Amino acid sequence: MNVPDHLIKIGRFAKLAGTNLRTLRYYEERELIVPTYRSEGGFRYYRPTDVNRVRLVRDLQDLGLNLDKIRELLGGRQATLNPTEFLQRIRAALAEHERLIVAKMEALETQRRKLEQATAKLTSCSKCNCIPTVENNYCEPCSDGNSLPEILSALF
Amino acid sequence: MNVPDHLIKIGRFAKLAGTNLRTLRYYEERELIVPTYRSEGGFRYYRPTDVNRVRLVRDLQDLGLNLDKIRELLGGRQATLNPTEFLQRIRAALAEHERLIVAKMEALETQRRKLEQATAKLTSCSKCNCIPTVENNYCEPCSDGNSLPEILSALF
DNA sequence: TTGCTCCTCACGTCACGTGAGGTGGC
DNA sequence: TTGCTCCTCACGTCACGTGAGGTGGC
Repeated sequence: MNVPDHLIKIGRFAKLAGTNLRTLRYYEERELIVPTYRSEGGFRYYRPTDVNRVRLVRDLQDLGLNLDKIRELLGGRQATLNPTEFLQRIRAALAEHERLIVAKMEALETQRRKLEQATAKLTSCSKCNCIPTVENNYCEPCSDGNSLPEILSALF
Repeated sequence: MNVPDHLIKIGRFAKLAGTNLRTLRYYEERELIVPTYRSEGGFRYYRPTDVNRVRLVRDLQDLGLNLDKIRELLGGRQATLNPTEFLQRIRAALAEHERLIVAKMEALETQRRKLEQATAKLTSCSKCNCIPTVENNYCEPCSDGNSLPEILSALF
């Protein structure tokens, strides 16, 4: 009755955010995402726009940050700062996020190149009689005299 | 004395692979990377080239796979398969790895675009008197009438 | 022989997963 | 009132972290 009607319950919120109830409750425990309102009966109510905060947390987790680091980066919601300091903090968070993304993309690009080398080499393997076993040291080095591409060395 | 001298102990191996002893022992327990040789005293000895296998496992973990899935993908080392089936299995692993990388890169690209939108919007925020608090619904929507870029909505 | 590396338990931790048993809300 | 959603414990799990106490190897 006195629940602001733009707020939604945890089930619907979780679905919108692409997560589940347990994770949202854990984020609350860790003070990352706190429901806007709690009913008499203890029900959590969220602002729909806060799905963006949930997704940001997940994205930062996927970039390798733990929840302590993430809370540190996002900062408390109620800024006790003046506008200049506040904007400064936001900019710092955005810059750190971008740094992580760029580093990750470079790492993925390197992996993709190694995959290509492995795929190329496999073509010549299909014309070869050898099959990697412990007896031939898993084809390392290859009978052509060169060492294997790194990913093949891992898979053979 | 009877340890093949190209093999190295776990400490040096861990350093080469960029990991630590505990992780390598755990990988062994989960049958992902098994030392080539064990001494009388129980010391583990590894082939230096197996660092590639460790790195591949880590890369796949970072792509979101758990260790069961990774072992499934890599397959046992001693192929009981014929050469054709063996090459087929390797190709499947490479294809799955590539699929994961491409999907991740697209996700990162999307994040990077959202970051740019947030950064652009912040420029106009620095000329604005508002500071997001619960009273103004954390600037959502902005006083210009539009909703905030997603990442700002998460940070405000 | 000394010092450093390595060994095996075994308990702790982070980020949840998964019920059990009970109650709120339209 | 019924059915569905939500609640709080609380124990389990995955992938390690971190000692304790002891031994191997050049």
